[in-house]
Amino acid sequence: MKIDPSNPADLSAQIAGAIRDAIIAGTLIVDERLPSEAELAEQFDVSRPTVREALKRLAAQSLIRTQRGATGGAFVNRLSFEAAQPQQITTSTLLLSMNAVSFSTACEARYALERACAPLAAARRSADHLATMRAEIHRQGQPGLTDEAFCASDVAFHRALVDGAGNPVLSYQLAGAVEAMQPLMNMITFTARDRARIIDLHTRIADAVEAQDDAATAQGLTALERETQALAERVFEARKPRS
Amino acid sequence: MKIDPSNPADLSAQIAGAIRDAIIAGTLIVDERLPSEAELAEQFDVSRPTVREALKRLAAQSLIRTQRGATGGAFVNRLSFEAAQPQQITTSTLLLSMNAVSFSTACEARYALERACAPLAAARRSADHLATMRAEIHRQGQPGLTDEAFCASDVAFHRALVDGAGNPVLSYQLAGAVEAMQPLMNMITFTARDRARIIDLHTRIADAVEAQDDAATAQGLTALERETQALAERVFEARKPRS
DNA sequence: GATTTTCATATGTCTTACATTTAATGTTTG
DNA sequence: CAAACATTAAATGTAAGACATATGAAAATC
Repeated sequence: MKIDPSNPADLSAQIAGAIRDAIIAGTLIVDERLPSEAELAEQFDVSRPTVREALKRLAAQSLIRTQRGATGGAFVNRLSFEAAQPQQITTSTLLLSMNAVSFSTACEARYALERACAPLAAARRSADHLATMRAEIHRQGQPGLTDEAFCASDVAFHRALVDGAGNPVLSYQLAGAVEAMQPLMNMITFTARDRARIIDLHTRIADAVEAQDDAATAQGLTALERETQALAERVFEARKPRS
Repeated sequence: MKIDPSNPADLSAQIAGAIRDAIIAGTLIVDERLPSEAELAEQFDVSRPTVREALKRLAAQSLIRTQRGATGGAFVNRLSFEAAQPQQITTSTLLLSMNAVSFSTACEARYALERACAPLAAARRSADHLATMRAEIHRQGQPGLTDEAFCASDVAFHRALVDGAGNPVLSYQLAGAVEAMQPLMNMITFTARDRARIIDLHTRIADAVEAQDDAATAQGLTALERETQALAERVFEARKPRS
Protein backbone atom coordinates (compact mmCIF):
# COMPACT_ATOMS: atom_id res chain seq x y z
CA MET A 1 0.00 0.00 0.00
CA LYS A 2 1.70 3.14 -1.23
CA ILE A 3 0.68 6.71 -1.94
CA ASP A 4 2.15 9.34 -4.21
CA PRO A 5 2.97 12.64 -2.45
CA SER A 6 3.24 14.43 -5.80
CA ASN A 7 -0.32 13.46 -6.67
CA PRO A 8 -2.49 16.57 -6.71
CA ALA A 9 -5.29 14.67 -4.93
CA ASP A 10 -5.60 14.97 -1.17
CA LEU A 11 -3.32 12.67 0.78
CA SER A 12 -6.25 11.60 2.93
CA ALA A 13 -8.18 10.60 -0.19
CA GLN A 14 -5.23 8.59 -1.46
CA ILE A 15 -4.78 6.83 1.86
CA ALA A 16 -8.48 6.06 2.11
CA GLY A 17 -8.38 4.70 -1.42
CA ALA A 18 -5.41 2.47 -0.66
CA ILE A 19 -7.07 1.00 2.42
CA ARG A 20 -10.38 0.61 0.58
CA ASP A 21 -8.65 -1.28 -2.22
CA ALA A 22 -7.00 -3.55 0.32
CA ILE A 23 -10.39 -4.34 1.82
CA ILE A 24 -11.94 -5.04 -1.57
CA ALA A 25 -8.99 -7.18 -2.62
CA GLY A 26 -9.27 -9.17 0.59
CA THR A 27 -5.87 -8.15 1.92
CA LEU A 28 -7.69 -6.83 4.97
CA ILE A 29 -10.16 -9.30 6.42
CA VAL A 30 -13.41 -8.59 8.23
CA ASP A 31 -12.89 -7.69 11.89
CA GLU A 32 -9.17 -7.33 11.33
CA ARG A 33 -7.64 -4.44 13.22
CA LEU A 34 -5.83 -1.79 11.24
CA PRO A 35 -2.54 -0.43 12.59
CA SER A 36 -3.01 2.40 15.07
CA GLU A 37 -3.31 5.92 13.75
CA ALA A 38 0.25 6.68 14.81
CA GLU A 39 1.57 3.60 13.01
CA LEU A 40 -0.40 4.39 9.86
CA ALA A 41 0.95 7.93 9.97
CA GLU A 42 4.48 6.57 10.04
CA GLN A 43 3.80 4.00 7.31
CA PHE A 44 2.39 6.55 4.90
CA ASP A 45 4.77 9.24 6.11
CA VAL A 46 2.05 11.74 6.94
CA SER A 47 0.73 13.31 10.11
CA ARG A 48 -1.90 11.79 12.36
CA PRO A 49 -4.68 14.28 11.45
CA THR A 50 -4.25 13.31 7.79
CA VAL A 51 -4.59 9.64 8.68
CA ARG A 52 -7.64 10.45 10.74
CA GLU A 53 -9.30 12.24 7.83
CA ALA A 54 -8.72 9.15 5.72
CA LEU A 55 -10.24 6.90 8.39
CA LYS A 56 -13.28 9.16 8.68
CA ARG A 57 -13.84 8.84 4.96
CA LEU A 58 -13.89 5.08 5.30
CA ALA A 59 -16.12 5.24 8.37
CA ALA A 60 -18.60 7.34 6.39
CA GLN A 61 -18.94 4.43 3.99
CA SER A 62 -19.28 1.93 6.84
CA LEU A 63 -16.11 0.20 5.70
CA ILE A 64 -14.52 0.50 9.13
CA ARG A 65 -15.57 1.16 12.71
CA THR A 66 -13.43 2.65 15.45
CA GLN A 67 -13.25 1.82 19.10
CA ARG A 68 -11.61 3.79 21.84
CA GLY A 69 -9.67 2.47 24.74
CA ALA A 70 -6.81 0.11 25.39
CA THR A 71 -7.72 -2.59 22.85
CA GLY A 72 -9.33 -0.07 20.55
CA GLY A 73 -8.51 0.94 17.02
CA ALA A 74 -10.02 0.80 13.57
CA PHE A 75 -11.55 -2.49 12.49
CA VAL A 76 -12.74 -3.65 9.10
CA ASN A 77 -16.51 -3.77 9.14
CA ARG A 78 -18.61 -6.63 7.93
CA LEU A 79 -20.76 -4.56 5.60
CA SER A 80 -24.30 -5.69 6.34
CA PHE A 81 -27.38 -5.19 4.23
CA GLU A 82 -28.98 -3.40 7.17
CA ALA A 83 -26.10 -0.90 7.40
CA ALA A 84 -25.86 -0.35 3.65
CA GLN A 85 -29.58 0.21 3.12
CA PRO A 86 -29.90 3.65 4.77
CA GLN A 87 -27.01 4.97 2.71
CA GLN A 88 -28.48 3.50 -0.42
CA ILE A 89 -31.77 5.22 0.35
CA THR A 90 -30.14 8.56 1.10
CA THR A 91 -28.21 8.44 -2.16
CA SER A 92 -31.22 7.43 -4.21
CA THR A 93 -33.34 10.17 -2.68
CA LEU A 94 -30.75 12.82 -3.41
CA LEU A 95 -30.22 11.56 -6.93
CA LEU A 96 -33.90 12.02 -7.67
CA SER A 97 -34.24 15.42 -6.02
CA MET A 98 -31.04 16.89 -7.46
CA ASN A 99 -31.31 15.67 -11.02
CA ALA A 100 -34.80 16.75 -11.92
CA VAL A 101 -35.82 13.16 -12.55
CA SER A 102 -39.43 13.27 -13.60
CA PHE A 103 -42.05 11.58 -11.49
CA SER A 104 -42.88 9.48 -14.49
CA THR A 105 -39.33 8.16 -14.92
CA ALA A 106 -38.91 7.30 -11.25
CA CYS A 107 -42.31 5.67 -11.13
CA GLU A 108 -41.58 3.59 -14.20
CA ALA A 109 -38.33 2.33 -12.70
CA ARG A 110 -39.93 1.53 -9.39
CA TYR A 111 -42.75 -0.55 -10.81
CA ALA A 112 -40.52 -2.29 -13.34
CA LEU A 113 -38.32 -3.40 -10.46
CA GLU A 114 -41.26 -4.46 -8.33
CA ARG A 115 -42.68 -6.53 -11.13
CA ALA A 116 -39.34 -8.32 -11.17
CA CYS A 117 -40.08 -9.46 -7.62
CA ALA A 118 -43.62 -10.59 -8.37
CA PRO A 119 -42.89 -14.19 -9.43
CA LEU A 120 -40.53 -14.79 -6.51
CA ALA A 121 -42.82 -13.11 -3.98
CA ALA A 122 -45.78 -15.14 -5.22
CA ALA A 123 -43.80 -18.34 -4.91
CA ARG A 124 -42.25 -17.72 -1.51
CA ARG A 125 -44.46 -15.27 0.39
CA SER A 126 -44.70 -16.13 4.07
CA ALA A 127 -47.65 -15.58 6.39
CA ASP A 128 -45.60 -12.83 7.98
CA HIS A 129 -45.27 -10.79 4.81
CA LEU A 130 -48.91 -11.27 3.94
CA ALA A 131 -49.95 -10.09 7.40
CA THR A 132 -47.84 -6.96 7.02
CA MET A 133 -49.41 -6.20 3.65
CA ARG A 134 -52.93 -6.69 5.01
CA ALA A 135 -52.16 -4.54 8.04
CA GLU A 136 -50.90 -1.69 5.88
CA ILE A 137 -53.95 -1.92 3.64
CA HIS A 138 -56.12 -1.64 6.73
CA ARG A 139 -54.16 1.35 7.96
CA GLN A 140 -54.54 3.06 4.59
CA GLY A 141 -58.32 2.86 4.93
CA GLN A 142 -58.50 4.59 8.27
CA PRO A 143 -60.11 8.03 8.23
CA GLY A 144 -58.11 11.04 9.27
CA LEU A 145 -54.88 9.65 7.91
CA THR A 146 -52.57 12.39 6.62
CA ASP A 147 -51.27 12.20 3.08
CA GLU A 148 -47.79 11.72 4.45
CA ALA A 149 -48.81 8.81 6.65
CA PHE A 150 -50.68 7.32 3.71
CA CYS A 151 -47.48 7.45 1.63
CA ALA A 152 -45.43 5.94 4.43
CA SER A 153 -47.88 3.08 4.68
CA ASP A 154 -47.75 2.66 0.91
CA VAL A 155 -43.97 2.31 1.12
CA ALA A 156 -44.30 -0.23 3.94
CA PHE A 157 -46.76 -2.24 1.86
CA HIS A 158 -44.44 -2.37 -1.11
CA ARG A 159 -41.42 -3.22 0.99
CA ALA A 160 -43.31 -6.16 2.45
CA LEU A 161 -44.06 -7.29 -1.09
CA VAL A 162 -40.40 -7.00 -2.07
CA ASP A 163 -39.18 -8.73 1.08
CA GLY A 164 -41.61 -11.52 0.29
CA ALA A 165 -39.34 -12.48 -2.58
CA GLY A 166 -36.97 -13.79 0.07
CA ASN A 167 -33.86 -12.54 -1.69
CA PRO A 168 -31.73 -10.13 0.37
CA VAL A 169 -29.96 -8.80 -2.71
CA LEU A 170 -33.27 -7.89 -4.31
CA SER A 171 -34.56 -6.32 -1.11
CA TYR A 172 -31.45 -4.20 -0.82
CA GLN A 173 -31.55 -2.97 -4.40
CA LEU A 174 -35.24 -2.19 -4.29
CA ALA A 175 -35.19 -0.40 -0.96
CA GLY A 176 -33.53 2.55 -2.67
CA ALA A 177 -35.99 2.66 -5.54
CA VAL A 178 -39.06 2.32 -3.33
CA GLU A 179 -38.06 4.67 -0.53
CA ALA A 180 -36.65 7.34 -2.81
CA MET A 181 -40.09 7.71 -4.34
CA GLN A 182 -41.58 8.79 -1.04
CA PRO A 183 -40.64 12.48 -1.22
CA LEU A 184 -42.07 12.62 -4.73
CA MET A 185 -45.26 10.89 -3.60
CA ASN A 186 -45.54 13.31 -0.71
CA MET A 187 -46.04 16.12 -3.19
CA ILE A 188 -49.34 14.56 -4.17
CA THR A 189 -52.64 15.13 -2.39
CA PHE A 190 -54.82 12.06 -2.29
CA THR A 191 -58.56 12.48 -2.43
CA ALA A 192 -60.79 9.93 -0.73
CA ARG A 193 -61.61 8.52 -4.15
CA ASP A 194 -57.89 8.21 -5.01
CA ARG A 195 -57.21 6.35 -1.80
CA ALA A 196 -60.09 3.99 -2.37
CA ARG A 197 -58.75 3.09 -5.81
CA ILE A 198 -55.24 2.50 -4.48
CA ILE A 199 -56.46 0.43 -1.57
CA ASP A 200 -58.51 -1.61 -3.99
CA LEU A 201 -55.45 -2.33 -6.10
CA HIS A 202 -53.38 -3.13 -3.03
CA THR A 203 -56.00 -5.65 -2.00
CA ARG A 204 -55.96 -7.15 -5.47
CA ILE A 205 -52.17 -7.50 -5.30
CA ALA A 206 -52.22 -9.01 -1.82
CA ASP A 207 -54.86 -11.50 -2.93
CA ALA A 208 -52.78 -12.47 -5.94
CA VAL A 209 -49.69 -12.95 -3.81
CA GLU A 210 -51.64 -15.03 -1.33
CA ALA A 211 -52.99 -17.15 -4.16
CA GLN A 212 -49.41 -17.46 -5.46
CA ASP A 213 -50.60 -16.17 -8.80
CA ASP A 214 -47.57 -14.40 -10.24
CA ALA A 215 -49.30 -13.21 -13.40
CA ALA A 216 -52.10 -11.57 -11.44
CA THR A 217 -49.55 -9.98 -9.11
CA ALA A 218 -47.71 -8.45 -12.04
CA GLN A 219 -50.97 -7.27 -13.58
CA GLY A 220 -51.99 -5.68 -10.31
CA LEU A 221 -48.69 -3.83 -10.15
CA THR A 222 -49.09 -2.64 -13.72
CA ALA A 223 -52.59 -1.38 -12.97
CA LEU A 224 -51.28 0.39 -9.86
CA GLU A 225 -48.52 2.00 -11.87
CA ARG A 226 -51.02 3.30 -14.42
CA GLU A 227 -53.23 4.61 -11.64
CA THR A 228 -50.29 6.33 -9.94
CA GLN A 229 -49.02 7.88 -13.16
CA ALA A 230 -52.47 9.18 -14.07
CA LEU A 231 -53.00 10.57 -10.59
CA ALA A 232 -49.65 12.37 -10.63
CA GLU A 233 -50.40 13.79 -14.04
CA ARG A 234 -53.72 15.17 -12.83
CA VAL A 235 -52.16 16.73 -9.77
CA PHE A 236 -49.21 18.31 -11.58
CA GLU A 237 -51.45 19.49 -14.41
CA ALA A 238 -53.78 21.19 -11.95
CA ARG A 239 -50.88 23.01 -10.36
CA LYS A 240 -49.28 24.20 -13.56
CA PRO A 241 -51.51 27.25 -14.24
CA ARG A 242 -50.44 28.75 -10.95
CA SER A 243 -46.80 29.13 -11.95
CA MET B 1 -28.19 23.13 12.89
CA LYS B 2 -27.08 22.12 16.35
CA ILE B 3 -25.04 19.36 17.89
CA ASP B 4 -25.02 17.85 21.35
CA PRO B 5 -21.58 17.82 23.05
CA SER B 6 -22.82 15.31 25.63
CA ASN B 7 -23.73 12.85 22.86
CA PRO B 8 -21.41 9.87 23.04
CA ALA B 9 -21.11 9.85 19.23
CA ASP B 10 -18.17 11.57 17.61
CA LEU B 11 -18.59 15.29 17.18
CA SER B 12 -17.45 14.98 13.57
CA ALA B 13 -20.17 12.41 12.92
CA GLN B 14 -22.79 14.68 14.47
CA ILE B 15 -21.66 17.67 12.43
CA ALA B 16 -21.59 15.62 9.23
CA GLY B 17 -25.09 14.39 10.02
CA ALA B 18 -26.38 17.91 10.62
CA ILE B 19 -25.00 19.17 7.32
CA ARG B 20 -26.22 16.08 5.49
CA ASP B 21 -29.72 16.61 6.87
CA ALA B 22 -29.62 20.22 5.73
CA ILE B 23 -28.72 19.10 2.22
CA ILE B 24 -31.47 16.50 2.13
CA ALA B 25 -34.01 18.95 3.51
CA GLY B 26 -33.04 21.48 0.87
CA THR B 27 -31.75 24.07 3.35
CA LEU B 28 -28.47 23.88 1.50
CA ILE B 29 -28.83 24.18 -2.26
CA VAL B 30 -26.69 22.62 -4.96
CA ASP B 31 -23.48 24.60 -5.61
CA GLU B 32 -24.05 26.65 -2.50
CA ARG B 33 -20.89 27.38 -0.57
CA LEU B 34 -20.69 26.24 3.04
CA PRO B 35 -19.12 28.58 5.60
CA SER B 36 -15.35 28.31 5.77
CA GLU B 37 -13.85 25.68 8.06
CA ALA B 38 -12.94 28.34 10.60
CA GLU B 39 -16.49 29.72 10.62
CA LEU B 40 -18.01 26.25 10.95
CA ALA B 41 -15.64 25.54 13.83
CA GLU B 42 -16.90 28.64 15.59
CA GLN B 43 -20.57 27.91 14.82
CA PHE B 44 -20.41 24.38 16.21
CA ASP B 45 -17.95 25.40 18.92
CA VAL B 46 -15.37 22.80 17.97
CA SER B 47 -11.86 22.89 16.58
CA ARG B 48 -10.98 23.06 12.92
CA PRO B 49 -9.67 19.47 12.65
CA THR B 50 -13.03 18.23 13.93
CA VAL B 51 -14.84 20.24 11.29
CA ARG B 52 -12.45 18.91 8.66
CA GLU B 53 -13.15 15.32 9.67
CA ALA B 54 -16.85 16.01 9.26
CA LEU B 55 -16.31 17.52 5.81
CA LYS B 56 -14.20 14.54 4.74
CA ARG B 57 -17.06 12.24 5.71
CA LEU B 58 -19.38 14.19 3.45
CA ALA B 59 -16.82 14.29 0.66
CA ALA B 60 -16.53 10.50 0.84
CA GLN B 61 -20.21 10.31 -0.02
CA SER B 62 -19.83 12.85 -2.83
CA LEU B 63 -22.19 15.19 -1.02
CA ILE B 64 -19.69 18.06 -1.12
CA ARG B 65 -16.55 19.01 -3.00
CA THR B 66 -13.77 21.28 -1.78
CA GLN B 67 -11.71 23.83 -3.60
CA ARG B 68 -8.58 25.56 -2.43
CA GLY B 69 -7.69 29.16 -2.94
CA ALA B 70 -9.18 32.57 -2.36
CA THR B 71 -12.73 31.83 -3.49
CA GLY B 72 -12.45 28.21 -2.41
CA GLY B 73 -14.35 26.33 0.20
CA ALA B 74 -16.78 23.43 0.47
CA PHE B 75 -19.64 23.36 -2.02
CA VAL B 76 -22.75 21.21 -2.11
CA ASN B 77 -22.38 18.72 -4.92
CA ARG B 78 -24.99 17.96 -7.52
CA LEU B 79 -25.00 14.21 -6.94
CA SER B 80 -24.86 12.72 -10.42
CA PHE B 81 -25.70 9.20 -11.47
CA GLU B 82 -22.18 8.88 -12.84
CA ALA B 83 -20.62 9.80 -9.50
CA ALA B 84 -22.96 7.62 -7.45
CA GLN B 85 -22.57 4.53 -9.60
CA PRO B 86 -18.98 3.57 -8.62
CA GLN B 87 -19.88 3.79 -4.95
CA GLN B 88 -23.00 1.75 -5.52
CA ILE B 89 -20.91 -0.90 -7.28
CA THR B 90 -18.26 -0.96 -4.55
CA THR B 91 -20.90 -1.38 -1.87
CA SER B 92 -22.76 -4.09 -3.75
CA THR B 93 -19.55 -6.01 -4.41
CA LEU B 94 -18.53 -5.88 -0.76
CA LEU B 95 -22.01 -6.88 0.37
CA LEU B 96 -21.82 -10.04 -1.71
CA SER B 97 -18.27 -10.95 -0.77
CA MET B 98 -18.64 -10.29 2.96
CA ASN B 99 -22.01 -11.85 3.57
CA ALA B 100 -21.54 -15.25 2.01
CA VAL B 101 -24.35 -14.59 -0.45
CA SER B 102 -24.64 -17.70 -2.57
CA PHE B 103 -24.01 -17.52 -6.26
CA SER B 104 -27.52 -18.76 -6.78
CA THR B 105 -29.11 -15.92 -4.77
CA ALA B 106 -27.10 -13.20 -6.46
CA CYS B 107 -27.77 -14.69 -9.87
CA GLU B 108 -31.49 -14.90 -9.21
CA ALA B 109 -31.60 -11.24 -8.19
CA ARG B 110 -29.61 -10.12 -11.17
CA TYR B 111 -31.75 -11.86 -13.74
CA ALA B 112 -35.00 -10.91 -12.05
CA LEU B 113 -33.93 -7.27 -12.28
CA GLU B 114 -32.78 -7.60 -15.86
CA ARG B 115 -36.07 -9.15 -16.88
CA ALA B 116 -37.70 -6.04 -15.45
CA CYS B 117 -35.83 -4.02 -18.08
CA ALA B 118 -36.76 -6.32 -20.94
CA PRO B 119 -40.06 -4.69 -21.97
CA LEU B 120 -38.60 -1.18 -21.80
CA ALA B 121 -35.40 -2.14 -23.59
CA ALA B 122 -37.36 -3.89 -26.32
CA ALA B 123 -39.54 -0.84 -26.80
CA ARG B 124 -36.83 1.80 -26.76
CA ARG B 125 -33.55 0.17 -27.80
CA SER B 126 -31.47 2.45 -29.97
CA ALA B 127 -29.09 1.47 -32.76
CA ASP B 128 -26.29 2.43 -30.44
CA HIS B 129 -27.22 -0.07 -27.75
CA LEU B 130 -27.78 -2.79 -30.29
CA ALA B 131 -24.38 -2.14 -31.82
CA THR B 132 -22.73 -2.42 -28.40
CA MET B 133 -24.47 -5.70 -27.72
CA ARG B 134 -23.45 -7.13 -31.10
CA ALA B 135 -19.87 -5.95 -30.62
CA GLU B 136 -19.62 -7.65 -27.23
CA ILE B 137 -21.07 -10.85 -28.64
CA HIS B 138 -18.42 -10.75 -31.33
CA ARG B 139 -15.69 -10.17 -28.78
CA GLN B 140 -16.90 -13.12 -26.73
CA GLY B 141 -16.41 -15.42 -29.71
CA GLN B 142 -12.80 -14.53 -30.28
CA PRO B 143 -10.29 -17.28 -29.52
CA GLY B 144 -7.69 -16.78 -26.83
CA LEU B 145 -9.97 -14.65 -24.69
CA THR B 146 -9.27 -15.12 -21.00
CA ASP B 147 -12.10 -16.07 -18.68
CA GLU B 148 -11.80 -12.71 -17.00
CA ALA B 149 -12.10 -10.81 -20.27
CA PHE B 150 -15.05 -12.99 -21.22
CA CYS B 151 -16.79 -12.03 -17.97
CA ALA B 152 -16.02 -8.35 -18.48
CA SER B 153 -17.55 -8.52 -21.93
CA ASP B 154 -20.55 -10.32 -20.50
CA VAL B 155 -21.05 -7.45 -18.05
CA ALA B 156 -20.72 -4.90 -20.85
CA PHE B 157 -23.34 -6.79 -22.88
CA HIS B 158 -25.81 -6.78 -20.02
CA ARG B 159 -25.19 -3.15 -19.19
CA ALA B 160 -25.96 -2.23 -22.78
CA LEU B 161 -29.21 -4.16 -22.47
CA VAL B 162 -30.10 -2.33 -19.27
CA ASP B 163 -29.15 1.07 -20.65
CA GLY B 164 -31.36 0.29 -23.61
CA ALA B 165 -34.33 0.72 -21.31
CA GLY B 166 -33.57 4.43 -21.42
CA ASN B 167 -34.29 4.98 -17.75
CA PRO B 168 -31.38 6.43 -15.74
CA VAL B 169 -32.90 5.30 -12.45
CA LEU B 170 -33.08 1.73 -13.66
CA SER B 171 -29.54 1.87 -15.06
CA TYR B 172 -28.23 3.16 -11.76
CA GLN B 173 -29.95 0.53 -9.65
CA LEU B 174 -28.95 -2.32 -11.95
CA ALA B 175 -25.33 -1.30 -12.29
CA GLY B 176 -24.74 -2.52 -8.76
CA ALA B 177 -26.47 -5.84 -9.30
CA VAL B 178 -24.77 -6.55 -12.62
CA GLU B 179 -21.25 -5.45 -11.74
CA ALA B 180 -21.23 -7.02 -8.32
CA MET B 181 -21.71 -10.40 -9.96
CA GLN B 182 -18.43 -10.11 -11.84
CA PRO B 183 -16.14 -11.31 -9.04
CA LEU B 184 -18.43 -14.29 -8.56
CA MET B 185 -18.47 -15.04 -12.27
CA ASN B 186 -14.69 -14.78 -12.35
CA MET B 187 -14.50 -17.85 -10.14
CA ILE B 188 -15.91 -19.89 -12.98
CA THR B 189 -13.89 -21.45 -15.79
CA PHE B 190 -15.69 -21.41 -19.11
CA THR B 191 -15.11 -24.26 -21.51
CA ALA B 192 -15.40 -23.62 -25.24
CA ARG B 193 -18.74 -25.39 -25.19
CA ASP B 194 -19.97 -23.18 -22.31
CA ARG B 195 -18.99 -20.06 -24.17
CA ALA B 196 -20.72 -21.21 -27.32
CA ARG B 197 -23.96 -21.76 -25.41
CA ILE B 198 -23.78 -18.35 -23.75
CA ILE B 199 -22.95 -16.57 -27.00
CA ASP B 200 -25.88 -18.34 -28.60
CA LEU B 201 -28.22 -17.08 -25.90
CA HIS B 202 -26.78 -13.59 -26.11
CA THR B 203 -27.48 -13.61 -29.83
CA ARG B 204 -31.00 -14.77 -29.18
CA ILE B 205 -31.53 -11.93 -26.72
CA ALA B 206 -30.03 -9.32 -29.03
CA ASP B 207 -32.27 -10.56 -31.84
CA ALA B 208 -35.32 -10.33 -29.63
CA VAL B 209 -34.44 -6.81 -28.53
CA GLU B 210 -33.86 -5.78 -32.13
CA ALA B 211 -37.23 -7.26 -33.11
CA GLN B 212 -38.75 -5.38 -30.14
CA ASP B 213 -40.14 -8.67 -28.89
CA ASP B 214 -40.29 -8.24 -25.12
CA ALA B 215 -41.56 -11.73 -24.40
CA ALA B 216 -38.73 -13.34 -26.34
CA THR B 217 -36.24 -11.07 -24.59
CA ALA B 218 -37.50 -12.17 -21.19
CA GLN B 219 -37.46 -15.81 -22.26
CA GLY B 220 -33.89 -15.45 -23.47
CA LEU B 221 -32.87 -13.99 -20.13
CA THR B 222 -34.60 -16.81 -18.30
CA ALA B 223 -32.81 -19.37 -20.44
CA LEU B 224 -29.51 -17.62 -19.81
CA GLU B 225 -30.17 -17.61 -16.08
CA ARG B 226 -30.83 -21.35 -16.12
CA GLU B 227 -27.69 -21.94 -18.15
CA THR B 228 -25.60 -19.82 -15.77
CA GLN B 229 -27.01 -21.47 -12.66
CA ALA B 230 -26.41 -24.95 -14.09
CA LEU B 231 -22.89 -24.04 -15.15
CA ALA B 232 -22.04 -22.65 -11.72
CA GLU B 233 -23.45 -25.73 -10.06
CA ARG B 234 -21.28 -27.98 -12.20
CA VAL B 235 -18.17 -25.97 -11.50
CA PHE B 236 -18.71 -25.72 -7.75
CA GLU B 237 -19.70 -29.38 -7.55
CA ALA B 238 -16.53 -30.43 -9.36
CA ARG B 239 -14.42 -28.42 -6.90
CA LYS B 240 -16.04 -29.73 -3.78
CA PRO B 241 -14.21 -33.08 -3.53
CA ARG B 242 -10.91 -31.24 -3.34
CA SER B 243 -11.69 -29.54 -0.07
C1' DG C 1 -5.21 49.45 -21.52
C1' DA C 2 -2.84 45.17 -20.88
C1' DT C 3 0.31 42.81 -18.07
C1' DT C 4 2.52 41.79 -13.99
C1' DT C 5 2.84 41.88 -9.04
C1' DT C 6 1.06 41.76 -4.70
C1' DC C 7 -2.06 40.29 -1.42
C1' DA C 8 -5.83 38.30 1.08
C1' DT C 9 -8.31 34.10 1.83
C1' DA C 10 -9.20 29.44 2.14
C1' DT C 11 -7.94 24.69 2.18
C1' DG C 12 -4.05 21.14 2.99
C1' DT C 13 -0.75 19.54 6.25
C1' DC C 14 2.26 19.17 10.38
C1' DT C 15 3.33 19.45 15.30
C1' DT C 16 2.27 19.20 19.91
C1' DA C 17 -0.58 18.73 23.57
C1' DC C 18 -4.29 17.22 26.42
C1' DA C 19 -8.81 14.66 27.35
C1' DT C 20 -11.25 10.42 27.50
C1' DT C 21 -12.19 5.69 27.17
C1' DT C 22 -11.09 1.04 28.14
C1' DA C 23 -8.89 -3.16 29.27
C1' DA C 24 -5.24 -5.20 31.64
C1' DT C 25 -2.44 -5.10 35.59
C1' DG C 26 -1.39 -4.50 40.24
C1' DT C 27 -2.82 -3.74 45.06
C1' DT C 28 -5.38 -3.76 48.93
C1' DT C 29 -8.72 -5.70 51.92
C1' DG C 30 -12.24 -8.86 53.82
C1' DC D 1 -7.57 -16.88 48.68
C1' DA D 2 -10.77 -14.10 46.40
C1' DA D 3 -13.02 -9.97 45.39
C1' DA D 4 -13.16 -5.17 45.16
C1' DC D 5 -10.57 -1.29 44.14
C1' DA D 6 -6.92 1.66 42.29
C1' DT D 7 -3.31 2.25 38.81
C1' DT D 8 -1.50 2.30 34.42
C1' DA D 9 -0.89 2.06 29.54
C1' DA D 10 -2.60 2.35 24.96
C1' DA D 11 -5.59 3.96 21.87
C1' DT D 12 -8.90 7.27 19.89
C1' DG D 13 -11.13 12.03 20.37
C1' DT D 14 -10.33 16.94 20.51
C1' DA D 15 -7.89 21.39 20.64
C1' DA D 16 -4.60 25.07 19.30
C1' DG D 17 -1.29 27.10 16.54
C1' DA D 18 1.66 27.27 12.72
C1' DC D 19 3.15 26.94 8.04
C1' DA D 20 2.50 25.51 3.04
C1' DT D 21 0.05 26.12 -1.04
C1' DA D 22 -3.37 27.31 -4.33
C1' DT D 23 -6.14 30.86 -6.36
C1' DG D 24 -8.87 34.75 -7.47
C1' DA D 25 -8.92 39.71 -7.13
C1' DA D 26 -7.08 44.05 -6.54
C1' DA D 27 -3.18 47.09 -7.09
C1' DA D 28 0.87 48.55 -9.34
C1' DT D 29 3.57 48.96 -13.42
C1' DC D 30 4.78 49.38 -18.20
